Amino acid sequence: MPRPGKNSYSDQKPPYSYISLTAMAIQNSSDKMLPLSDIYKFIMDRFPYYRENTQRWQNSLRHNLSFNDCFIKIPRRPDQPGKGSFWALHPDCGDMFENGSFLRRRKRFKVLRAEHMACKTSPMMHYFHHHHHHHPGSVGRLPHFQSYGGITCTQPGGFKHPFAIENIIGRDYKGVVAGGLPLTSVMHHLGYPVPPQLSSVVNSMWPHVGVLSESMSGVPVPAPSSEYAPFSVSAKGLYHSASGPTLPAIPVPIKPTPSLGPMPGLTGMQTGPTQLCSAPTADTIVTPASEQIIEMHQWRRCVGVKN
DNA sequence: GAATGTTTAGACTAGA
DNA sequence: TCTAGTCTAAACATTC
Repeated sequence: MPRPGKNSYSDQKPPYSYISLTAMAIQNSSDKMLPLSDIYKFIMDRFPYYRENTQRWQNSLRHNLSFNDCFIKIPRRPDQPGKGSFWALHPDCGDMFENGSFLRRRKRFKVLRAEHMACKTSPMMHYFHHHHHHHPGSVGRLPHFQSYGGITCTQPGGFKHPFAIENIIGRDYKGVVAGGLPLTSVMHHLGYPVPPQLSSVVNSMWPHVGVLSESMSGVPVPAPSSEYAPFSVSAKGLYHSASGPTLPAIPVPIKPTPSLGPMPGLTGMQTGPTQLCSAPTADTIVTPASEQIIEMHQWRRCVGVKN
């Protein structure tokens, strides 16, 4: 099997399903979300095979985006005019692939219907729903993100998103919250101000990630190393170097914790609907950051701020 | 009108 | 063989 280097596939059909290709494109983007046109572009740039018969595969790709719950549609903000929505990976879609095969998943990713409305609309709100189910007493105080080596926690289970850069390029990739979305990017996308103290922390801890642009944060950001340039993802990470050039390296994902159970440090949480509408305060901004994002998100919803 | 998004249907294929 | 995942095609609705 050929290596998926930048131009290595020539006209061969790549050994990846449309789901894989789409996930790669999304995961490879700085914001972990892409409009449809950019997903097309990513695939055509990387795989010459898809420069032909565009109607056919693009139709299939759109079908996959709509049909598969592992993809989340994120509406554009009013100040981001353009056609179509952004597409991101569902936070919980990590356990899809098996044995390194991108052609076939072990099982189709499905979200519970009760969650579906929320998570298809917003991965952030999905987290609220998801974790609220697991922590009925935690209304208002949002859960720790256990997934994806999030900024708020490290996790014993070690689940990593199969398309996370961490998996793809085999290096630590932190500063990421729900669905592999970079914390600060999500905040930026949702229209929240990115606190300089948070952005500087993220950028100092994970400069190679390059998720936070200077324009977003006001804080100078080192340019990402060329080693992390977009296509090095596929070239470096899709195949094990140790096991030879034939085996994709990403998957064999570690299963996400099925039931998160009580989280240490979640005692004494405030409950009740009033907490949902409490505005974020300045002193909360540097506490577990992903929680604060969602709290802000909820607060914005409560006060009628539309995204 | 073109791009985007949703839905349905049928064929094919790999794994159980 | 059966089941489930994937691919392809098509029709239609929505949005820009």
